[in-house]
Amino acid sequence: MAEIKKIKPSLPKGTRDFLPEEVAKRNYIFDTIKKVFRKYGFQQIDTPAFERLETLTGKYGEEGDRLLFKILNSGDYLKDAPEAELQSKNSAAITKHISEKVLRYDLTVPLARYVVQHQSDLTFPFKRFHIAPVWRADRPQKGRYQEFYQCDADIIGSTSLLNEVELTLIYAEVFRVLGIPVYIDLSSRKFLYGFAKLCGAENNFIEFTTIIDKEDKIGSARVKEELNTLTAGTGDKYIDLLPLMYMTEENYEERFENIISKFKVIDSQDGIDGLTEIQIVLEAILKYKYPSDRISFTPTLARGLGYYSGIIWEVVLNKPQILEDFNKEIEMGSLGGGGRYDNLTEMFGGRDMSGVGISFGIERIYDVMEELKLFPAELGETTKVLFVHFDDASEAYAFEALQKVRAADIASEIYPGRRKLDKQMNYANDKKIPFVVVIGGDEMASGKLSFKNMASGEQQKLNIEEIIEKLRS
RNA sequence: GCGUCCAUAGCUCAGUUGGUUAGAGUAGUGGUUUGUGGUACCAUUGGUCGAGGGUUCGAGCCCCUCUGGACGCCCCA
Repeated sequence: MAEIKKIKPSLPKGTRDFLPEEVAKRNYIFDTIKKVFRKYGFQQIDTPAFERLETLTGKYGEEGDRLLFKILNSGDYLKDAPEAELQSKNSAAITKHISEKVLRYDLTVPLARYVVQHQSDLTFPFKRFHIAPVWRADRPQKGRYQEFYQCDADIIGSTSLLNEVELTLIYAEVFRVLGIPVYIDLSSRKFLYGFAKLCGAENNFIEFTTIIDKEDKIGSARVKEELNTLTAGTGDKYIDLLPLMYMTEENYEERFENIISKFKVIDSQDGIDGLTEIQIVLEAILKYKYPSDRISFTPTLARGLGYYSGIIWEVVLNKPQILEDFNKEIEMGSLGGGGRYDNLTEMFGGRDMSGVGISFGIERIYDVMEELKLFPAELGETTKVLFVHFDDASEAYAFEALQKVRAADIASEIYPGRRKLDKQMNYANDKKIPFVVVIGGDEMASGKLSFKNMASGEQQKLNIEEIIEKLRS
């Protein structure tokens, strides 16, 4: 074997390995979400981990382009790059010559590509879900990684607001099943556009939304300040309206009328439409009265990627509820987000198809569930019973018995090879195997095997059929 | 992309104003008379002190660069 330089085992920045127990817990979350998705009529799809460079660039804004992981071309990739650009050291210009593939940044843009490409094979409205890793060259932070999973459900080709209602119900149901108290913030890009117009900032809409969105973080005084700068003094007086727009179950009717009247004054159809949509969805949801899930129209929620054009969601922890139920305070960013996007398929030459979708932040959900101890205890268990033995004869005997247990569809294993009994018991212990069958000379002679319950330590002599019966119950 | 702090055994950490062969707990392995784990006791493996360079008679400790981590900012799940 060739000489290999020994290196310390380590992972690339922002990535992580998962131990068996962690995978079991992650699968529990995935399975819960999948089950709900399927119940609402969504079908799973998959797409490649990487896409063509031009498929993804420009879809997430300038910031997004910077965060795309580029894959270096194979072969002598510098050969065809123009000498002048190589000399210029302009990374952005050189990129398109040396890289034509990028790792996917989210699941929504690949979906748009997918829908346009396969439109003749799909049934519309197309309801799909997609659970897969995505990659972002972002600086890792709490609950933020460079490789992470997204769980998305989207509906393409239907403008009905019933879709928004259904997706909100999915959010509520998933978090209720997982046991996480959440708060669902609802907002609307159309409404925000109307509000931007009110503030005289319709030409700086993106900047406007970023400022509004920071309200909970930097406070309304600083928002006023920044808005003042952005609108050259015309917009800051409207910021006081924002808290008045916040609509919950108790107050939405009169507040709704109040805001609509303001939009009518400035003749903002977007504002009126946006708000009307919010009201329709909010009313439909409130009819169901999901007790553990609070929801409101939160006008300061503005974030979302550039492509959102209608209603947008964000799911955050319901901190007061968590304090009450678990006596704990947790700091965590949003657990999910989504929205309606009207123009995504156009970019790929498709006919105009509106889409709306939601996404679950699995990594953060995991951290929160770990913190609140919400995972079921039995997730760690895999093997139900372990056969241990003393010598070749008892090993062979145990192996025979093992086949009968497996025939009964019970997860079981035999300790491989000769080892002292306490070591074999230890193996069962470490793997959280709840039952052990000990087989030695006595057991082989009588056919009565020693069946041990690892939790209680209690042990009894049973034949293999009786053991299978016990394991089944 | 910017800022602050950090990096010693698989893991959690000690390591005195720079001074001999770098320590503990835990995990691992072996054992406590050879058929019973999760508790106890004994023994023992394991570290080019994140990597590279520099200052010094001498560096785990001081300086620089890189890599990785934690937490902010931007942005986002």
